[in-house]
Amino acid sequence: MRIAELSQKTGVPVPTIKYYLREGLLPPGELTSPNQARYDDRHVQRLRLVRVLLDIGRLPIATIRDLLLALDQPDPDVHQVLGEALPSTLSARATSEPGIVEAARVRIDEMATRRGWLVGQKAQARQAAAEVLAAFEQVGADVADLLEQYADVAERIAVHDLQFVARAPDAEGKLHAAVVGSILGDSLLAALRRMAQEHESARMFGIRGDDC
Amino acid sequence: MRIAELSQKTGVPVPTIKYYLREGLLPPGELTSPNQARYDDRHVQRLRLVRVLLDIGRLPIATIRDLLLALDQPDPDVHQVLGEALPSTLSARATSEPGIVEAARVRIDEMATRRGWLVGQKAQARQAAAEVLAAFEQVGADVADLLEQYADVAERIAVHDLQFVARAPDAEGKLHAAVVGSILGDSLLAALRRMAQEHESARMFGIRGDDC
DNA sequence: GCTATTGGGAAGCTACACTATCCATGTCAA
DNA sequence: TTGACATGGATAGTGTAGCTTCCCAATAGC
Repeated sequence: MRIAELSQKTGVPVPTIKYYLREGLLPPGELTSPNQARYDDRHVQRLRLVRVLLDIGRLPIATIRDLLLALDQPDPDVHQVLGEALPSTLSARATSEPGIVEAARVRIDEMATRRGWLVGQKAQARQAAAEVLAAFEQVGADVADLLEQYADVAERIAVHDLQFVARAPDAEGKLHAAVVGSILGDSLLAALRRMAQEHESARMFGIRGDDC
Repeated sequence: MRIAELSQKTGVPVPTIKYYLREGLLPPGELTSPNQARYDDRHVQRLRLVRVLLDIGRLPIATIRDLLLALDQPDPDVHQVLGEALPSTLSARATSEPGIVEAARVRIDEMATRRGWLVGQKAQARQAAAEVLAAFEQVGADVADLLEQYADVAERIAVHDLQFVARAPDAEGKLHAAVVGSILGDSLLAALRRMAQEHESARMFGIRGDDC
């Protein structure tokens, strides 16, 4: 298929596809002549993945490029991607003073050790967790209980997530599932959490039966 | 205190504070003369909250303004804010075709009904969940199991979240806790989930004992 | 042959979150 | 009192990200 059909199948405008090609988010099509290229279903799939990571995952273009690069490695290591490529999707500008973040980092590390979590010391998720913990403290919230409860819950989710990854037949599919499951999973979990919060809130603060 | 001290206490540059004042993210200081204003600790708190919602929550300025407006209502309704103001923090550009999203919405609604969740039909979290579900399908993932597992987990988290909210003594504090807990909670949960995923992945795919 | 489309690249656009500059007024140490 | 510096308020400018427009020569398809 040519670029117009690729555009039509995915709903992505032709100039945007050209932009993604330039940015390396989409591999170039097979050139049949100096200015004619052919695209296939893998391009359709890849393009849909890019849009989903952009629109739902809100990942910057550069992060998506890195992620896809890891996905395209000839001998993919699922654990490697989970541990290194994916967490970069969490990075936030540090908002608190370094001292507070360092103290929070110690608490995160202590918690991980106590739980026996096999997580690399330089895993970005550790730092991300510490920064969020510091942010909680910045706004005067006591999260000692919440941290442990969330860690319990995270353990349970991770088991489901890895089952979801393991369900894929080959390494390539597992990687795809890991990326999609992690990024979109965050959003799905957040949305379901909001619904469950509203439900729980309705139970606690009095039920309104008008629109449920 | 004056603007320079406010800036020094929060680490936010003076021009940025002026910008926030203009945008209504920060209430104006008490004018002591036509061009002199006094700020207090509530401004410090509010400014820290704004930065945390920006840096960790990644909320756009306009959303933060709306959220703070809801926070400042004289007779705050915690349930109202949880159900209406907060979910707008989830909204994503629709990436899938309308038909797919509609089908996903039906599945979300059916799930909510089956679980007896007291959630408004027009709650934005329903639509957000449907859009993420549609995105999963766009990239060819089967999420039937995952949806139920995540919903289970969401129920558990929500109980903890509401306990966290209930711990605040007054209505104002509860609202603050609801906003902070929801927005920062998403990020904390995501970071802990990445750590737990890496741990679970290490267990499944073979342990590397080198850096844990 | 003729029109529309293609791949490719450069420049322009829009939105957002600041940041810089200006100015009249005010503070405060010397 | 005086003079350097800070302040509130306003307007304009900056940088980045993600497109979008415009252009070109080459080609497809009628």
